[in-house]
Amino acid sequence: MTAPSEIRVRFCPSPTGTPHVGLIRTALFNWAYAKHVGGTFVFRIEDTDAQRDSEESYQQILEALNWLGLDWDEGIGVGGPHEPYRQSQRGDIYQDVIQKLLGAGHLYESFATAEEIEARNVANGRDPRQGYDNFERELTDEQKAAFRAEGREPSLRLRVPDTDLSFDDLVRGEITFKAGSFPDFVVVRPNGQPLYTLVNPVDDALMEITHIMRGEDLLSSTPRQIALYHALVEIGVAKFIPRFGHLPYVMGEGNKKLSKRDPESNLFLHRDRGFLPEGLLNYLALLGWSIAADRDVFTMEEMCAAFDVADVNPNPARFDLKKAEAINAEHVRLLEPEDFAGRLVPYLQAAELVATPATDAQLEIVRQAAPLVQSRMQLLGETPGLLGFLFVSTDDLVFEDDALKTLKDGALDVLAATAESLEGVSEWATEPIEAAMRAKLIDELGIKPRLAFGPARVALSGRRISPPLFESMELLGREATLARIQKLRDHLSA
RNA sequence: GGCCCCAUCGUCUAGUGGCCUAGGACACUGGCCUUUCACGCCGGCAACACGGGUUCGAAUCCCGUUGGGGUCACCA
Repeated sequence: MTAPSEIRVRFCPSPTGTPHVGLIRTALFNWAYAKHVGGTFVFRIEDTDAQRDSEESYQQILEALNWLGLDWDEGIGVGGPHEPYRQSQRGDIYQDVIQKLLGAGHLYESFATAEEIEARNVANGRDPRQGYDNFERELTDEQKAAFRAEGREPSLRLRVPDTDLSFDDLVRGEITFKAGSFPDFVVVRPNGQPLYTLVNPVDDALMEITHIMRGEDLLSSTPRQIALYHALVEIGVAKFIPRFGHLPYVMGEGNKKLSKRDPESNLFLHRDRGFLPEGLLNYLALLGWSIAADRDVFTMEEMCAAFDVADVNPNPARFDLKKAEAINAEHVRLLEPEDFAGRLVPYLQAAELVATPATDAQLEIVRQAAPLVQSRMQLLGETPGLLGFLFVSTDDLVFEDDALKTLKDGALDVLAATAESLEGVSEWATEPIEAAMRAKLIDELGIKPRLAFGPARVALSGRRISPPLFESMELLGREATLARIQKLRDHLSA
């Protein structure tokens, strides 16, 4: 990471739903870039739409960033020189800016309703999709008074220059918009409430954000934001125009943007299924960026050291759950044993296999069992399935159908021999157990390993897939092991 | 429709004029290992959208075509 710099980036979500992976990817890139350049990462909330914003969503965003470990230097919760960081609390600031903009002639009153604008376009033979045609720019005082007499209140629009507008996008390079493709837009509602179109650039200006990295969906609104910036610079609210970088979309199935309705977009669903924060973040980083030609598993520290927005790939990326899970599995295996064991507990608790809080005995089992499953899971959510048998009583253990189906005709005899071999084990530990079973089943009876050990596996775990057999027996204990073998024998002969 | 963006294996990508008979990863697949499932190891399949230029030389630069996407709100 380089020395501290004056670079300031921000993440400014609108609390209108549960956190979306695309939103998180945007936060991640801003965060990593700030760390990379030694800049400042500002976190503010854009809650200017009382109709859609919710406190619950706000809390979820905080919870998400906290879970992921994406910390910020300035903003919500930590304060800073530009408080407050929730736009709903910055009304006075906006009113002041609006007055200045109005005074300098950058804003003008617009009384037309959406219906009237459309009707006007139709009447003029203009494609209604082209939107507003700036026809109220030069309304006379008489005309305004007449509208007011009708009881109408005006919205305020920004007077946008009638020229081409270019900027140098951080990920796409030079982009030019033709004059006329970005009409005068509304920045203040008739009731005086400012809109995102105004407050977003105003806050970025006031907070002196230098690099704006955001979703590609905002690309087409960039020229008009820059137009607003020019006005803000002129009235002294902005010191400079920031650089913009538009991050590629995160796509879902087919060719559509991953929507909020799509379960794969829900960050918390991934968490609940057992993604590690570091695994999910690593995968998200791969959507539009890569750390090296022959590597795709890395830590966030490594990412911060390497990340530059200039290296972001402009093409849209599809969210591939399979690959995300594979990356997560790599991180699962990278965890220190104690750390890994600790992360298993919440998933066992969610399945009600372990008490909350967990007992010491339960934690001890988790600690011992963890190494047996660390390389056999991709998601922590697989834990209950893999280790559940260690936390249920023999009576409650159920033999699953697909497990039972693996049993061949000789299973009953094999179980009898297994029980017999186990009776003679003096020290109940993995090695002696394996030695005893091998001596009896493989050497003496000549049974193939697969057939010899399969029945015991089903007996102990009730499942087709389980942690290594002998280790599992040791953990379960002699009594439970023998009781389960007997239970399966009873079940099979019934 | 106007405007804007994008275009390398099925997917994510490496590639910034010669190192490319295009590299890695996921997925798929053959094999080894093996008490199940995994892990690990070895191998395979598979791409520069198309057409013109520029150049001694193009996946890389330019133009066009086609295809995809986004955006045109008193949402953010």
